[in-house]
Amino acid sequence: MPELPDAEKGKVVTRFPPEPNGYLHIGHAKASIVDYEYARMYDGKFILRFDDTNPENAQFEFYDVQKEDLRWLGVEWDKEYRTSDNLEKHYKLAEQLINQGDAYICNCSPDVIKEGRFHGKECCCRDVSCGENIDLWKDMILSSTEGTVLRLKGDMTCKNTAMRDPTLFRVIDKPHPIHGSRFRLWPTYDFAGAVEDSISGVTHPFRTKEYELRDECYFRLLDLLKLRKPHLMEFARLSIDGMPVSKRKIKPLIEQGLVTGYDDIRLPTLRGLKKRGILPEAIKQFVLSQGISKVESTVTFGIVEAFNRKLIDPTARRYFFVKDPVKLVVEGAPSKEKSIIFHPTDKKLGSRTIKTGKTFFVPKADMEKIKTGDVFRLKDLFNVKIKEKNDTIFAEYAGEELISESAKIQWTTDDFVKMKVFVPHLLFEGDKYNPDSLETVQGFAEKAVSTIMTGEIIQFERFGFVRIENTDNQVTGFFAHK
RNA sequence: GCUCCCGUGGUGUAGUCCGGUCAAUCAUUCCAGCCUUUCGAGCUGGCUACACGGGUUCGAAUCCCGUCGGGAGCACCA
Repeated sequence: MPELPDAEKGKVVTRFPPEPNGYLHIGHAKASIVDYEYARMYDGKFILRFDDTNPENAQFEFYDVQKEDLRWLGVEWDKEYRTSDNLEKHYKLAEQLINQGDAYICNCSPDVIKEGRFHGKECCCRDVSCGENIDLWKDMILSSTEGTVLRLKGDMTCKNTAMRDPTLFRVIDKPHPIHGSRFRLWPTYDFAGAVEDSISGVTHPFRTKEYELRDECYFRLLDLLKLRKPHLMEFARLSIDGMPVSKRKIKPLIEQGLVTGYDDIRLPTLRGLKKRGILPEAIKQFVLSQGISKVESTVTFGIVEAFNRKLIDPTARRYFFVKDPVKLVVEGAPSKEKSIIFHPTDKKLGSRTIKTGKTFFVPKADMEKIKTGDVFRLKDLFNVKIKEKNDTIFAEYAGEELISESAKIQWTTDDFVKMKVFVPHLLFEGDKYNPDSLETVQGFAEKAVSTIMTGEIIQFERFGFVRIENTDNQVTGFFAHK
């Protein structure tokens, strides 16, 4: 990561400010990892701040859910707090603004405000005196009539529309998950974000590029409040080809039943990625490889897969899984108790023993390519020569000698476990939902697969890496990648 | 419509602030070869890029202007 401007060892403070309203996704991972890594790089501090200033959005369960997600990612915070706990401070600062004549109460309807902004016209609420505004403000805190807002006295003719008297506070008469009905007046993002970054000591806050126009407002507010100004920075939002990386796009998919939930393996949510067998370390490497530039780009998920593959390949045990199994009977096959190692290079990963007889199952797709008379090898076992191809394939034993150019095909005996593997594909092709995005592959796995612990990531040879979910005699796999 | 941001190989990124050492990084993809009892991993080699036009300068990916292309904002959501 590039150096931070005006950064001193031991003095950098960063922050990750999620709104507790959903599960974290890879976009959050990018933000939190960048914040966290910069804090570490400079021996600084990293703050987790819940931006829960909208009781309509904040939900009790998600404070903990998001912390769990972050812990899984390996992000550790030095301090944690909620913006909502500082509400009274925000009220004081707002009052200061009103007293200085820099903010005013506005009773206009949202439509009128919008109109005024669009045409650069001030409204009559702007001319009310400070004294009157203070009275109105106090009323607003106590009796909170919905529809009344506090606005910054900005510049209604400013080219930057974010400066045309943005709303600073508004009434939301809904119970808050933490504070119940104690407050009804809540700061907007513009106010709360700037104030919190400053008073919590953050030196280098990051946000995504779409907030760029708000920088001016951010600094204006801090100027007027005579608060310290952090070194605000923006980077491009992460986008992945065929995957929705935002709460806005993910939520409707769940509501419409187009995905199975927040942990659907087609989704780039942290829970989805975990279920699929993507390691937190792979997410971290991926995110850091993207950097913090402002260039908008669409990455293929293949990059994440590549990082993940490098991480899991050395430790993933190899097993046999036969997709669309076809029965193979081998005449003259010697009965064996064959010990087969779990990993081609790392012997420490051990081995399993498989008892073989004359009956095997092999993948249909492989058998379609093989003709009568051909010789192939049951991988790690022996060679076999095809005699007759029907629904069942008949073959004869063809020796132990390794023939380098013959195909090596995975197999199971008749002592197998039935299993289902869910294979994720791109959720979207262009803008269109892909109805075939979740493929179910059925097949037989060797018996040992039934004893694998839930959560272990293995490789089915010639098939791909799979995370196993093993519950109550039901063996399921989630395909990570090739 | 207005405003702002962005534009380096097939993809993604480093380099742009402070012009020369940058035809130039790293990763991934693809292709070829080696290795391998997996279509996995590893190893070797290869392809291909500074959006376009003009200006400033001895010299521009880097600074300025314009064109084109992409994205975002114009909320009482963060």
